[in-house]
Amino acid sequence: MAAIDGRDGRVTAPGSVEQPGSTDSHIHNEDVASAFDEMADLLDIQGENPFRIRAYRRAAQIVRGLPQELARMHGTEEFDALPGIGADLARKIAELLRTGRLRALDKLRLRVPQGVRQLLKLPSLGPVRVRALFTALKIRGPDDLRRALSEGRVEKLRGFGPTIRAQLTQALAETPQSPRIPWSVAKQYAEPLKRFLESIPGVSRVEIAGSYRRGRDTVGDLDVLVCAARGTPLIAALTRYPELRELTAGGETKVSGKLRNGLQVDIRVVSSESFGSALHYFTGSRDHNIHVRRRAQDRGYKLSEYGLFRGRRRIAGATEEDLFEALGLPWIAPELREDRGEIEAAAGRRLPRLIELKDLRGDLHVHTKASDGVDPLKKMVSAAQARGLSYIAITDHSKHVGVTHGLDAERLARQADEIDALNATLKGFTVLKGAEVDILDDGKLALADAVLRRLDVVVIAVHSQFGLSQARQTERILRALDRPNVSILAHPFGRLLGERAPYELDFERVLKGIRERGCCLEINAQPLRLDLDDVHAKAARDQGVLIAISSDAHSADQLAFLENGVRQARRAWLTRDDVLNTRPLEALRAALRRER
DNA sequence: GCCGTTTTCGGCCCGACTGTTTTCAGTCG
Repeated sequence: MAAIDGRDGRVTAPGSVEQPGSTDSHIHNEDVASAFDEMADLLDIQGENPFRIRAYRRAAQIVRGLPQELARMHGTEEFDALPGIGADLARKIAELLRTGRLRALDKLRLRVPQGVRQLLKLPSLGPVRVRALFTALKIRGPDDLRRALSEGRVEKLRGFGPTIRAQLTQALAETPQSPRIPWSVAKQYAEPLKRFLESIPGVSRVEIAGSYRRGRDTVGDLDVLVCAARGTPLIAALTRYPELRELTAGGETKVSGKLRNGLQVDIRVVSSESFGSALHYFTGSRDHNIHVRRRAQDRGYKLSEYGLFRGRRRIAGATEEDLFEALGLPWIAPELREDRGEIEAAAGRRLPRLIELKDLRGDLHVHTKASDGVDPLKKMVSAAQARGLSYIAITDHSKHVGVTHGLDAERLARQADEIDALNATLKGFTVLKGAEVDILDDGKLALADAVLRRLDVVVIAVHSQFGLSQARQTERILRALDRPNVSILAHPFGRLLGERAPYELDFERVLKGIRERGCCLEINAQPLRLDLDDVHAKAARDQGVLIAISSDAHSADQLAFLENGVRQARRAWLTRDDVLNTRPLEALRAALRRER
């Protein structure tokens, strides 16, 4: 996801800034995280101390999850208190913020060519095999590897049997993944760009439209709408925007360019009387627009980005509201504009009242440092209180997944005691006892029914064996759902945006199974998960299955991820009533109680 | 490289799985 561009030693994550000689480096959290990830990869390929490597990876993860910019945090107590960032990494962050580069990384890059790192992304290739390819065969990237494979040189290497060679050949033949970036990454570039444009004299309004405004999980480019007085020197101003790599087109009303990370930016300048129709037009989606335009045509209008016209007379277009109204429709939330029935629903006054962040009363999937989180129970609780929630479920991992330092029955019981004691001291807030229990290969759970009985919320999830056939994966999950006490199936597809495809699942059957058993599905709000996706979440809603919007927070700051989940839920047409954790505590408990 | 009401040094997560082996290394989560 995060690309490092060029070999000039500067650190540039997607869309970041390079400003040679500048003291104001505009380094984003993602830049720092990418630099640490690259450090980890390069150290890994060199066979360095695994704990040192892990420290870099952990730091990257922590930085990536921060809700505010390091540049603003640096020097504060909050910064000093960041877990996983010790004296050395704090120094490195300071160096990055100050200079935009990291000397330690520069040194490593001299020893390992850029392409070698890319090899780590291929299946079955970890640091050891990559090192073997690099040192024994002088393979410096995917192209070298492709050649070596076809020439039969790889088979001489230890650890590269026929299966792995076939896997590699296939992976190298596949087209590179689409350049869409996760919404949360796009936000890091969209919001500063918006602020920059707003600061230009003569500009009265700026909106980021497109799939960003629709809240899609990934964003392909930024469509920006600028309302400005005639003659505003927009292009001149833009050439001073440090994040812009190049301008590819620049006219009176349209400016296109690319950011440092290659992200395409299209800026349109419109007048205020056209702003609404332009906003609608550039928000899309394309299918939605076609449908609305057809509706306009049926009524004898012509709809374009400049407005709604009858003949040459403008009927509407200053705002989206008046545009919709002129077409006999209530305003449709951008998240719904996919032509998935929203226009018909609007015409019939059947649009859902979409859920909002403030509707959430709790979070039902939260980790602590007891497993793989970074913050202790009490800190998670006070953070949840500060967010105005009235309950959270502590759902640390069960023991099965090694990396998560999961809890066995004994530790889980101790945690439950701790929670009982804590609850006795809390007013107006409740900590629910829970666990994220692994679904084993055969559909059994990693904790016994008797152990789960004491819990308020049992979240179950697949963390292994992603490659099972659809039939076996589905059976496995259905079998797990048969266990009593199970409440929620977490991240049902196991996807990671840009990294891992969803596993094969007969969703219809899972949905039916969930409904029959009185269980719920999760929208996991981690920015790279967003799983369920909008389509499947809507399907669940349509079947009357309750959805939990869960942060899956691994630190106190990550409770903020709930916002991602709400955005996804809105795209799935979810109302407050469709979501489990909008319920007050007693209603929640009732909803969790399963008929058996 | 981080971290500490057991430690400022010596720990740091580890089991499952897969493919490649001839008893196990590497990857994955």
